[in-house]
Amino acid sequence: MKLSTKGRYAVMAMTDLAGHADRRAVSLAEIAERQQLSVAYLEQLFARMRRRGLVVSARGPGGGYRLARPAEETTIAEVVTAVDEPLRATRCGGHDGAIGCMRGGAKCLTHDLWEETGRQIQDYLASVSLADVLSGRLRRERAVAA
Amino acid sequence: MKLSTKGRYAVMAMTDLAGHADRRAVSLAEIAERQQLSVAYLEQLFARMRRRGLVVSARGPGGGYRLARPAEETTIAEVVTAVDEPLRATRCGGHDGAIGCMRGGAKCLTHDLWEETGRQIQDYLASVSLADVLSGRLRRERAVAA
DNA sequence: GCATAGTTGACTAAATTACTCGGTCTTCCT
DNA sequence: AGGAAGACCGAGTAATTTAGTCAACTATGC
Repeated sequence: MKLSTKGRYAVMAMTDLAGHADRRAVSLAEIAERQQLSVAYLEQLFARMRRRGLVVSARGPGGGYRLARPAEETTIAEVVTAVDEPLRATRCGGHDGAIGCMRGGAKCLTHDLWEETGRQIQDYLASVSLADVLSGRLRRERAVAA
Repeated sequence: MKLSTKGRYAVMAMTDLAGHADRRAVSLAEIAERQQLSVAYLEQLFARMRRRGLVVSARGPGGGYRLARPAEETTIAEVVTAVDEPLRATRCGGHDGAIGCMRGGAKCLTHDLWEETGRQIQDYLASVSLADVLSGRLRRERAVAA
């Protein structure tokens, strides 16, 4: 799982979209204005998210984007992986039984560690929806409150 | 929390060190040979880890490095942050009450999300010791077994 | 048929990463 | 004493990645 500014921008934009989706489509120009991002860059991000089925688009005047699913059902993990596609945590080759980090017969000891770390991040981000971010209702809040 | 190959190499090297620390110091040349890394690069990494007090060094022939504390008490989080120092997850300025991602008065909605995500990774890596990695005893294993 | 707005793909500048090199200082061994 | 092993240090560089731009095209509504 990769965490770049690209992913962050995408989440910012999607959160903005979720917050202003009162039935009509939202243009990139609006989002760019509110979030202080360039329209050209947003185009890139939304192109990928559209392909992944996270948003739907409408062309022409009055067009723009809207969420494909309700904000409660779109997770941060989906948004991040949509724009940061190749989320390889290890460079060992990818799939489980693959060679790569092998050396002298034994699989490198740290392999499992990174794989598990990736899962950990993935799981957390998959547990947070756009609606959660919008309402500031994140996980830890509860645990920390005590 | 940043996860680069640098951090991974550091963990590989430290795990190697932990596994070959039978009382005598281990030279970088040995580690380089076993882990297929360059000595020059390892020097960089160990310099930082020494400053952080994770390892102690001995110069001269027969010299090398050894763990400052037992492998059970050295966490992956410590190793990673030692070599990847600036672990800013948000670019909002850092400390909590800071300005930066503020705009129009309201703090950016995603701020808390990234902060919490960073904590999540940090917590996990802090829960794993070198000894755990060495013995392949990672967290999830148990949970998944069921 | 013109303005709005998404769609595409190639391209570039800047930053970061990973890594090297040359040289120094210590310590041990003979 | 002096030579070799090995840590120590700082500057420097090559390659990758990231972030972001640009120009041209296509669809839609008025």
